[in-house]
This record gives sequence, structure tokens and C-alpha cells, in this order.
Amino acid sequence: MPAKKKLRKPSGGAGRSKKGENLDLREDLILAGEKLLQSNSLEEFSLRKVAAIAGVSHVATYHYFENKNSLLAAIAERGFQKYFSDFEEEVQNTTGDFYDRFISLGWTYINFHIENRQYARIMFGGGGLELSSQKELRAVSRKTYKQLREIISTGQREGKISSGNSREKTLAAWAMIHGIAMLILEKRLNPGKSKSEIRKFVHSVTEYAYAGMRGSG
Amino acid sequence: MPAKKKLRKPSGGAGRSKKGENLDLREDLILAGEKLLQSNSLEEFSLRKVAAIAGVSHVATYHYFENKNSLLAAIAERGFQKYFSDFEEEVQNTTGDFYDRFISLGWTYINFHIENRQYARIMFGGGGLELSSQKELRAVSRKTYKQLREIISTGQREGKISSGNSREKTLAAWAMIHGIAMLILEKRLNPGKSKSEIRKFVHSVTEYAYAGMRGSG
DNA sequence: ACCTGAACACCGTTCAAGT
DNA sequence: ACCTGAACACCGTTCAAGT
Repeated sequence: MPAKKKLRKPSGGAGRSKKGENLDLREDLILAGEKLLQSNSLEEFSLRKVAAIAGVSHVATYHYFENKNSLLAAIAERGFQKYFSDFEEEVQNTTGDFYDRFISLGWTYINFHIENRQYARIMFGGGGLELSSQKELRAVSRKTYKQLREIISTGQREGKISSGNSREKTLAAWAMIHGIAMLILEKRLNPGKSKSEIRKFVHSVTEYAYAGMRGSG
Repeated sequence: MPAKKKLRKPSGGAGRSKKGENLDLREDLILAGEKLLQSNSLEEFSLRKVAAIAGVSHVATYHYFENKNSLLAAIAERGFQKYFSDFEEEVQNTTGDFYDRFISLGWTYINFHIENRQYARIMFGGGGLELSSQKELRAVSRKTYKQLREIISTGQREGKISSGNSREKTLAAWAMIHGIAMLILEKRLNPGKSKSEIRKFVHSVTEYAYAGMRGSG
């Protein structure tokens, strides 16, 4: 059992917000939550366990988060930050070409779900969380959508895919990518053992989405 | 508070299995569980509430189900039965044409998720349930896959879509349909208010999947 | 065989109190 | 302002006992 820190120094200057909150502990709780999710499922996640890892009473969490859902939303936010940085990194390895970017986005999305199972569950749903009330998450969700739509619009300007209905095309592409990720997570779909096998599979399927958008008006 | 039936008559002949189990109560527990899920989320679902609806002690559930997960799996099975009968019904209204059947399958899948929110969650994932150990569910999952694959193979035989890679094409189509359903359930996607609006949207998107399969080899 | 009450080890959330 | 212990109303699961 982890030795409880009986006293947390009031942390004089640094780590204090305008509201007078101890940001160090807030940060620690988020990190503790992420750590917990690395080896425990969402069902096993509890405020009491998080607090134990951070070395405080579980009631202390209510000073920084409205409730359990709110802490999970904060963790989900970190997840989105990681997701976007993964995408930036992936894009570095490609040309600026529309098609390359399209494939990159799909692969980043799916690979993120594979490598961050529990993360993904609180970010993209399935956890039964009420995220719609969290405006930061709404914003970041819109950002994901806009990112894909931007790529597709570029493809349309370049004449690579047919014009019109760019909203529908974006949603269709997103749905397919999202669907693959969900099916893999739920173990309903086994695209292969090694990462390169999976990548190859995702590449093939993404091409169907591309082909679908090429043709019809 | 519901009046507890203090005594359940041992139910002489009917409603008894070979194992000597009281099938009436087993059935009642499943029905009670379905009823509970109609107005409560999966997170609010508990064995104690189910037992209360059925009018027995919550420990009685352990006589018919190994645990909570096992009861949910039994409910999921009923869900699949309903899903397949929905599909049968939908197919009645179409010609035997490949394309009609393809659209029908997509619409049935998505409409089922919309009309049976909590049902869908335990059937197609997101609930964090361990269903892979339930062989009946594995079987029914394969049935869903085969159903779609059969339609696509027919389309290939009829020359409507290109030959080869029928596994990949099936998975791509399934992923897109599944993705749409998931995004709608998670309220990440709002395709319209009325049912006909939603149907129109689904129809459009399904056409992209169709177009994607037509073209590439 | 079938069902029960009591108990155990957990939960999230709230309250009153300590510094 | 920040954190605590105690309490409340829930859980799933197990045990020993009743018929």
C-alpha cells in the first residue's frame, strides 16, 4: 500500500491559479488517472483509486473536479492533445499531397485507438460518459471534423475527388475510419497481428472510401 | 415500492428445464432486464434492480446467470433476434435486387441502433462487456458478417461491383455502416430530426460505399 | 432444487469539521 | 482555501441457512 502523504505543502507561488486552487494536485490527479487507465479498464476506474495513487483522500478530488465524469473529461482532453500531436508527426513523413494526407489521417486515427485503448474509450465514446456538456471536448471534436473536411475540400479543389456534398463526403469518410477503429477495439475485426499488416489493411480500406468519393457527384 | 412475491410456486410441469431450473423465472429476469434498459442506461443497470422488478431477491439471479455480464449477454441475444427479424421485414419491402438489399441492410442496422439505444450498446459494443466468451454472441456476430458478405458476393456475381477482395469490401462496408451508427449514438453526428431525413442521409452515405466498391479491383 | 438474509468489499457523493 | 474522516445510499458477489 502506498504511503499517504499526510501533508501537501500549500505550494507558495508556483502551481497556484487565480482561483487559488492548488494546480499541482489537480495535475497530479489527472496523471494518476491516466496511470490508472493504463492498466485498468474504464469499469475499474474509480475516484478512490485515483486519489490513492495521488496520495490524497478521495474527497479531495471534488475540490478540482465536479465529479468522476468531470475528471474523465479532463483526461480525455489530454488524449485529444496527444492525438493531434500524433497526427502532426505523421504528416511530417508525407508529402503535402491530398491523398497522402487522407491516408495519414486515417492511419493516425486508427493507430491511436489501437495504442491507446482506454484513452480512446473516453474520447470517442462507448464509455457511456456525458461529454456533450464539456465544451472543450465539443470544440476538439469539431476540430477533428474540420481537419478531415479541410483535406477533402483540398482534394476537391485539386480535382482529385468530385465536387459538391463535401459535408456528406466528410461524414462518410469519418464514419468508415471510425467504424474500423471501433470494430478493432471491440475485437470484432482482426486485421492482422503485426502493425504493418494492420497498416496495410487500413490502407486498402481507406482506398475504398477514396474511390467512393471520386466517382459520384 | 413493488410488492415482493414472497413465494413463487414451484411450477409443476411447464417452465422447467431438464436441469431442473425454473425457466419461468429465468425468462422473467430477462424481461425485467429489458424493461430496465428501456428507461435506464447501461450504467444504471443493476442485478438488484432487475431482481426487484422480477419480485425476487437479487441473489436469485445467480441461479440462472453466472454473473451480471452473463445476464446482459442473454439480453443481447434477444436483441440480435430482434435485429434479424427487423432485417427480414425490411427485405420484404424491396425487390430481390442486390443494390436494394445492400441499402436495406444498412438502413436496418442504423435504424436498429437508433430505435434500440441501450440494446445496441450491449450488442455491438461500447458497454465494456466481455462478450467474446459468449459463444452464442460470437455465432450471431458471424451471421451478421456473412449476411453482408453474401449480399456483396451476389453483387460481384451480377457484375455490379468489381470482383476480388470480397472480405475487404465486406469489412469496409460494415465499418462505414457501423461507424455511422456509433457516431449517431454518441451524438457526434446529427443527420436530421425526422426519420425520413435520417434515412435520406444514410442512403446517400451508403451510396459512397457502393461507389467505392464498384471502381477499384 | 430454489430462494433467502446477512455479510464483505467495494463504489460516488455529501456533510461537518479541522487547519 | 484545502483537505480530512464519517456517513449515506448504492453496487456485485459469496456464504450459510431455510424449505
